[in-house]
Amino acid sequence: MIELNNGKKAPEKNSSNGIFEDYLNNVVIFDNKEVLRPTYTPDYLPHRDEQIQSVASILVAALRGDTPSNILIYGKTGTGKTAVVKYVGKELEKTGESHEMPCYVIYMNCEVVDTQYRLLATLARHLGKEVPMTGWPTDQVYEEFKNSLDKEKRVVIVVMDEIDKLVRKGDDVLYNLSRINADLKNARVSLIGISNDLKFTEFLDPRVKSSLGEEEIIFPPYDAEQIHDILEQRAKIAFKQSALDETVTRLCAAFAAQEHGDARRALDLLRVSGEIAERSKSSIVEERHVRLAQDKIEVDRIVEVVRTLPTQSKLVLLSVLKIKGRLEKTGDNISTGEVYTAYKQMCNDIGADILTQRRITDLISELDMLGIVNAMVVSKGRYGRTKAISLSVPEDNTKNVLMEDYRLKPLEDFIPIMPNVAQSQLF
DNA sequence: CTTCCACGGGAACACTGGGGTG
DNA sequence: CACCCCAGTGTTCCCGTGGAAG
Repeated sequence: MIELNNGKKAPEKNSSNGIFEDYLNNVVIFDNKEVLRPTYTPDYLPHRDEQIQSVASILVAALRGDTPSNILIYGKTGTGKTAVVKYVGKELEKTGESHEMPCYVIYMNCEVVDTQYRLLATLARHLGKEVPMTGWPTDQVYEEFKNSLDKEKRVVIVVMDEIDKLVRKGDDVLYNLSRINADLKNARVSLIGISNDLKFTEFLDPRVKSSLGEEEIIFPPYDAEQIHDILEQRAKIAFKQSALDETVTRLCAAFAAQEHGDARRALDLLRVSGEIAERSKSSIVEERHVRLAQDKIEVDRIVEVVRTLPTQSKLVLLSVLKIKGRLEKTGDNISTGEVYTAYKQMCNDIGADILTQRRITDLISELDMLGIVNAMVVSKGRYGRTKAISLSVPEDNTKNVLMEDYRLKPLEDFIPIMPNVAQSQLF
């Protein structure tokens, strides 16, 4: 322990047991909380046998030394796509070892690895190549990867999770990867793309589209019954015996089923419910905890999103809030022009750079995507076209989070000047 | 039919953080 | 060391366009 106050002895007025003892003596609800986290891959995936079989039946070609067809996997979030692919991949590598047919599965999340360069660099690094984070020309990285890949006879399965995120930034990599086999003498590559977006192939180069989608597998959402099974299976490991009220898993499943059958959400809900119960010193998780958890998850999400917004976006959001404050009675939607004038004033006040209106349009659209505001383009006839913006998160809450940012602090009491409104109200 | 305001696509640019070469 | 190359990102500039009120 580090002594912080110059040798002066800290007064021991906290309970004689120390601050943690109290908590340790609390009723424990969890046995193993890890199994409720999204990162955990269980050994058995209920209600996904069919999909596992499909993937396996395609990948089995690898064990015979052939190149498996490329696969595209579709399905909404939390339908077990990633879990299934990882599971089958693990099995494939294991079986490959015992059959002396080396198979490697390289898993990548394209939300993180979202550019050509980074994708190729990650692949090369998986093969033990040193590639700098930046600096090289892309084709050099490609060559590196190709050469080290081709050194021995093997089949490499490249899994690209959230592949739709990658496609938006140009599909050159996918084109190159899908043709790489023509350049290889020993090794073989096959691709698995995982997408949340059913329509993402529309933006794809037709050549890539046909090669990538040789096989397509669709993961339907779970229904409430199936989610319930999943929860039961994990809850058995996660919770102490009889710590769960019978209705709890049912309720979690029902909530998640409403949201397009997202199992990940259901597990989150169950875990947070447990945590809330634990904190409120209840020995069992009850229905009310689930309802509390439902709210908490949503609030946490928003707070986190708003907090991590770039300053410029925060300014835009604050403009919306400020104008909303002034329009309270009318409850009108806000237009881009209004936001932009308020935004400019605030930038001046705190000495921030002023971005162009074009850029602000984009920032507003981003806020819309994040679900913080709602922006709809409307045509107001003679008075032109604009976005009708309204807030879709609690006002006070959001404001507090924004004010945590020291750069925005001086704007706490800022009042936007709105010529059209102010004048008509004054006279 | 005109008019108006901002939407939103696309090109161009600036800047960053990292190469490699002479 | 100076210098130029490269990918990636955020931004500005330019501009054609939508669509209902007037």
